[in-house]
Amino acid sequence: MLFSKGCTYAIRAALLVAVKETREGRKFIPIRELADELDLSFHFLTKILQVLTEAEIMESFRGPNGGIGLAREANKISLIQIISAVDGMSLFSECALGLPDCGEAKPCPLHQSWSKRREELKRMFEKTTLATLAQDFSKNSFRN
Amino acid sequence: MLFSKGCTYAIRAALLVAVKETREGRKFIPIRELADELDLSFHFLTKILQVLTEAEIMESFRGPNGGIGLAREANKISLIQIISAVDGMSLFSECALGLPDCGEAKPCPLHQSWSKRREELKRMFEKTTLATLAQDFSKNSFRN
DNA sequence: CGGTATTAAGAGTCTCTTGTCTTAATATAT
DNA sequence: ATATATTAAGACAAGAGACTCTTAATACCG
Ligand code: SF4
Ligand code: SF4
Repeated sequence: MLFSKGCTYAIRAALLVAVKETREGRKFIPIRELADELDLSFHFLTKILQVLTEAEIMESFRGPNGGIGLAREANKISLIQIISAVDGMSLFSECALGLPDCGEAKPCPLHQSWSKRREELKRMFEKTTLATLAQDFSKNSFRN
Repeated sequence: MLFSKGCTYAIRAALLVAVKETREGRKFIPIRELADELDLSFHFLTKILQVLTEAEIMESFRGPNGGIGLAREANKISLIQIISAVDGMSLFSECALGLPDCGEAKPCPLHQSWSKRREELKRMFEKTTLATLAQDFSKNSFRN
């Protein structure tokens, strides 16, 4: 799997928040509501979203009418920011084969091709924002 | 991580076998020898290589002068065959975001870009064979 | 035949990821 | 103040992946 479960959950939840914020004009969405609609464990999702608030991608508010919201506009939050916060960036720097002692200095025949594709993937996640995804994601695309 | 540990070990071991076969003209290489040179657990490597022999990518022979060897020429064994045998092909068919209910029929803005890169990656591993890699891999590139 | 080298098979262990549960902290409303 | 809604934090449990160990099967050699 390319990303951890937590990472894909984080992306789905952030996307739902983006959709709900614009569609319903609310500032904070309770995590329980997100978990219900995404059919995910509330507690697990809570923990993952704590990582996003820690990374200042989202912000949270406790108490009644509290919940979680985007820390900035949806078009300022790229997928790479979420991926980086949850899974780290090693996917985009490590080798697919995990070999040591090699790399730029002593590349195998795969190296150029691999690092190019890795870079393309990275750029794809950099330029895709929550706004990009939210624009045509209908509500029932979220459930498992 | 893109691949499981077992998968990268399988690739390294198969590559070492390819190198040793051509360089030293031996037909079977003992797994112990591979494990030592790659600094991997003998028993674990044994189990992984069993998957490759099961998949008819390698063939094994027991007893003295036994070991493991490629089941066909190194240029007939592509990385995708090894990857498919050990980790399966789900990486190349599943979505990066793991969303359901979507795909070709109802693609998100990521879909086209993602499936294109996924396809390129797959083609890269299809056309890269053990022979491709073996041609310029020096012996000390194998260790961790 | 008996000893040794080697892979095959499978049970067992350790560790990391994923998920659950409980308690604490904070905010609101009455 | 007290009750309630909500996130924060952390202990705990279940599962999967990674690794270890033991025993069996097979092949060779003397
Ligand atoms: S040279 Fe090959 S094995 Fe080494 S890091 Fe590059 S792609 Fe990976
Ligand atoms: S439409 Fe988007 S989320 Fe769905 S499978 Fe394609 S890339 Fe993944």
